[in-house]
Amino acid sequence: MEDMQLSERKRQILLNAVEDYIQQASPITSSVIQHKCAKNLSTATLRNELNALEAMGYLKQLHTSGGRVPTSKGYRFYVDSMMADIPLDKNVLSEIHALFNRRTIYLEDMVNEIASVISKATNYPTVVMLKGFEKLTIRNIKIIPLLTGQALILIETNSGIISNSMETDASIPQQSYIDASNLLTQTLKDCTVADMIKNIKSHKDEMSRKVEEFSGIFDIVIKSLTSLIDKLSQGDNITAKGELKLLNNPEYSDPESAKKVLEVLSNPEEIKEVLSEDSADVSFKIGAEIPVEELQGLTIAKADYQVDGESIASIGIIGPQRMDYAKIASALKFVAGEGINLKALTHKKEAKNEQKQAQKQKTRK
Amino acid sequence: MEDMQLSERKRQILLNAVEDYIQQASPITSSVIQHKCAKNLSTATLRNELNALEAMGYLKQLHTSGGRVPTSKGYRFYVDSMMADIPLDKNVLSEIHALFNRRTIYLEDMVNEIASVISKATNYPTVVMLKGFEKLTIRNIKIIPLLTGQALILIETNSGIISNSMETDASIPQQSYIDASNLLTQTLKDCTVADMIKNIKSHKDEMSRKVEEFSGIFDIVIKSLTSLIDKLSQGDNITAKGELKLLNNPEYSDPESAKKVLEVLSNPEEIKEVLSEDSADVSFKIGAEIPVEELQGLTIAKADYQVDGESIASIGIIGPQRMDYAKIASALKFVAGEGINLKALTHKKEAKNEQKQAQKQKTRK
DNA sequence: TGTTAGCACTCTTATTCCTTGATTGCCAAA
DNA sequence: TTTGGCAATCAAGGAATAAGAGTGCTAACA
Repeated sequence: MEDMQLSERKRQILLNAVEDYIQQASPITSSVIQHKCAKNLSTATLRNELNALEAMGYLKQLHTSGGRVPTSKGYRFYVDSMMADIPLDKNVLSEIHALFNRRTIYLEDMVNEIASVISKATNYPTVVMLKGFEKLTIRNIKIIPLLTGQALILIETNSGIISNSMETDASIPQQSYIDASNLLTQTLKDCTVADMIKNIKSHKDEMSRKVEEFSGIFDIVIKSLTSLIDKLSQGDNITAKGELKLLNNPEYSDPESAKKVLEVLSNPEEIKEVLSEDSADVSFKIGAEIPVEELQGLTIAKADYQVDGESIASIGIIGPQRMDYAKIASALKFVAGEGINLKALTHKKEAKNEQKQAQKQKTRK
Repeated sequence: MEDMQLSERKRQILLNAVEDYIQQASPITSSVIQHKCAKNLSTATLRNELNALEAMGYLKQLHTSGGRVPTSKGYRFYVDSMMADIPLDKNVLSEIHALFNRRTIYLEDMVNEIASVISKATNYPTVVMLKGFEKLTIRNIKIIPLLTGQALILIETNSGIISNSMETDASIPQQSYIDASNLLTQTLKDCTVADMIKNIKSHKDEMSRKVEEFSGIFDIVIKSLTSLIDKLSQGDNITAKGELKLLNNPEYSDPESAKKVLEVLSNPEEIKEVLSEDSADVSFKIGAEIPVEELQGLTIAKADYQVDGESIASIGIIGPQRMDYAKIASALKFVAGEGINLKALTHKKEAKNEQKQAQKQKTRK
């Protein structure tokens, strides 16, 4: 009974019901459906249909006389049917594009920047987690001595700069830093961050012979880079932005219910698990699909930010199950680098092409 | 009548009343005072006293029969009397000290770091604004060419590094960057960030002659540094952390009232004015003293973060008027660099000295 | 003159009861 | 299969009531 195929009419009713609830946040009644998409049917008929959908687990009643509300299964059905043909929301896309001008060239700042942009564009709290940074390829390494006795290591990768400080020794001559930088660049060029330390170690003796005066520098470098990688892979690399936007949703007008969720958001460790899962495209975790108890009532939308085909960061948008799936899918598609649309929006010259393509897509429907 | 001197008994009653209200968040009644600090007086007597304090404007009644609550004037009295002898809260101090290990050497990240630390330690939303960065003195300048065609300018100051990227030209030889860096350092050493651009301009021709091959580099440098200073002085340099902690206070259990304030916090431009004011030590703006309408019901505590005697950043802690003034004053004193305690906590060897000093202070009372 | 006991008064808060209105479920007829 | 009709259900809101906490005032007391 549960899994029997829905009739086209039931399908339409269910999709409209969920859509209406997402927009209005008030329970779906037979007459709402009638006005929205079934003017030629009576409310009694629709009541029968709603009753059937309830029996199948797509809807549920909060009170005997209070209309119905989608279940997680109902949302899931809606999302799956929508994802087959995501209606890209032009407004959201151009808003993101306007905001997304990567002012920073530091990889670590990127996490904040993406989170801010997505949160602003979607109006939902957004969590971004740096991951897969080990897959970045190294282009150039510079060690820059500072006057404080420290030095800065800058690693230029194919997506931004990673930097860390290291303790040094005032007696080290400038030339040693330059030698070491050049040797490191030669050795590590085009290898991944993951292999970085291994490669330094295996070439350490060879490199040390070539460094003028202070050959112990590579030990310090290894120490600093180890701590850098620790820092990047642990905790510090996850940020939430726009947490307060959760309060815009009527389901969280009660501060107590909001607080539980905000608690999790302010310490996003628990979401890591959800964001860590690999998923090529935009995906949704709805209600019970989320393995965190405090977030059962929510939906987490997720996508990966890609550079050269590798996932560099995971982006999660968090909201009530009754969230604006279309808008969010649009936003995530953008950042996940959906080829055509990203490029089209990036180069204004191609804007017209893009419109043509969009029209083609429409006609294809 | 209003400004007449308070009797010692009235003073005690008022201070205890405010303190109790800060802790309990429920209106002060005659019997509460009796239990707290006047076991030998009857409630009727205390009612007379409370009545008098109300007439003087220190307290007010919300309802005829609901106990009394401090007015802004009442809080002001409490704070002024407390600030004369700030009871440093050891727990808060050691917590801040544990958190405050300035991992970053970038000036701009410092703003975030301080805000996080203070907010965590005090449990109130904290806003930090970078200011007076122009007074930092320059120690060293490095231009670092990147493979992307950009270059990074690093300015080492007496308090951290400021950096910005600049567009360059792939044809520029390495040596030009080194020459330019050295010349800039020679020219700008020990001058302030404020004078930086002026000094570059006045030495530009002279420096240009000394740079191998590509002498136009200083025009690019000037352009980049101008935009850097713009960035630092405009908007971007103010951050709020721990906004959600506002919800911990019962006065904001109603989400509507909380929202107004959170709105301001999420876009802290309006607080700039408050934070901009110079104030040597820890200061408080209570209620109507705040020139922002949405924040009338609140208190903003403020202090400056000092480096070499100059105010580099302003720190504001925001909470209801009924906030924990002692804890907050402690925290701000720490960051504002109250000599003894800062150093004492920094060097564990001196911990014993500090205890002795604390005892001396006690005996002085 | 300052302090206290006593008592009436005020006002909030919680509880209860009632009404209203929206919505459903079901049944019988089309 | 659809529909009209009708009773049943329940949330939301309002009015009335009761309970409780605290004050103000007055008169007596030290």
